[in-house]
Amino acid sequence: MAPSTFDIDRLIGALRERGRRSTTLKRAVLHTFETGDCALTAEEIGSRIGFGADLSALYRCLASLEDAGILTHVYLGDGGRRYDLADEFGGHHHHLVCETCSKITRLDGCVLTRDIAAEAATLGHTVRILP
Amino acid sequence: MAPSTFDIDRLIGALRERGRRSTTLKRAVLHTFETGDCALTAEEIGSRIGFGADLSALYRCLASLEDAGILTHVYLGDGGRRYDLADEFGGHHHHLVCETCSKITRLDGCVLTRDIAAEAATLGHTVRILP
DNA sequence: CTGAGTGCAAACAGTTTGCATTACT
DNA sequence: AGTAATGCAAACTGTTTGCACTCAG
Repeated sequence: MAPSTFDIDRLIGALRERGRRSTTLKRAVLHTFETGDCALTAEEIGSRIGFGADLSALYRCLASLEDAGILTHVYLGDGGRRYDLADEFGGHHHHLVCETCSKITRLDGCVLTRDIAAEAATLGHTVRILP
Repeated sequence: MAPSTFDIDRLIGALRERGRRSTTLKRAVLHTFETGDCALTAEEIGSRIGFGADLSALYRCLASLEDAGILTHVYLGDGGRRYDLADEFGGHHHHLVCETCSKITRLDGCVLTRDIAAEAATLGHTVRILP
């Protein structure tokens, strides 16, 4: 499970604080991460939700949650966008993808030797996440 | 420029050794990396090539070069697949993507604290590259 | 000469957009 | 009540596939 224990109320609180509405779809999406699973595609989230959530609505919902800083997304080499709880809520982590079976394993903590953000700054650029 | 100096003949040699044919399109694609630029999309490669290379042929060409171990690809957070010379030919490196201007900067050498391959092995998985 | 490679057209998958409707606050 | 969010249909983008033709070995 995630380092910071999953707390749906905290997520919904954050949602409201950030001027978003708490809807059935959003709550369902957030519940999807309750298991501690990470890096889910829109399609995976949709099918876990169960009730036939429309994908376009789901994408907009995910975008809204991302925009509010509750979710982030990563690309893990299969070209598909995958969603995760933002560090603040799910803990900072990276992903290991098996080359043969594609299984995604969560690597808690940081995995970088260099302070990339600092390195970027000297170049006049900014970085937020490097998953 | 890349750590291992760009050498088109070496690339073409490797191509032949690996049972692939040296065609106009393949040579043009390889020349694209001569400048030391990295992480190019198919579209970028196509437009640098100049003569109106058909994208589907280009994708097949890139796949063949990848298959032969001459190129690899990475996904850098915009969802698009980007091609690079394989480590053997272009040197091991990672990429820094500016959050605001999207500029890609090459980070030579490795950037990982942990021996992810070993870590993966203990889990029964394999990793080849983590760009 | 033979098959790998190419070009073209059409299919596909994932994501986005426009618009009318619903439902949080 | 007013507006963010949803559902549906249609558009778009990047990538893949089928098939006939070409060219490297």
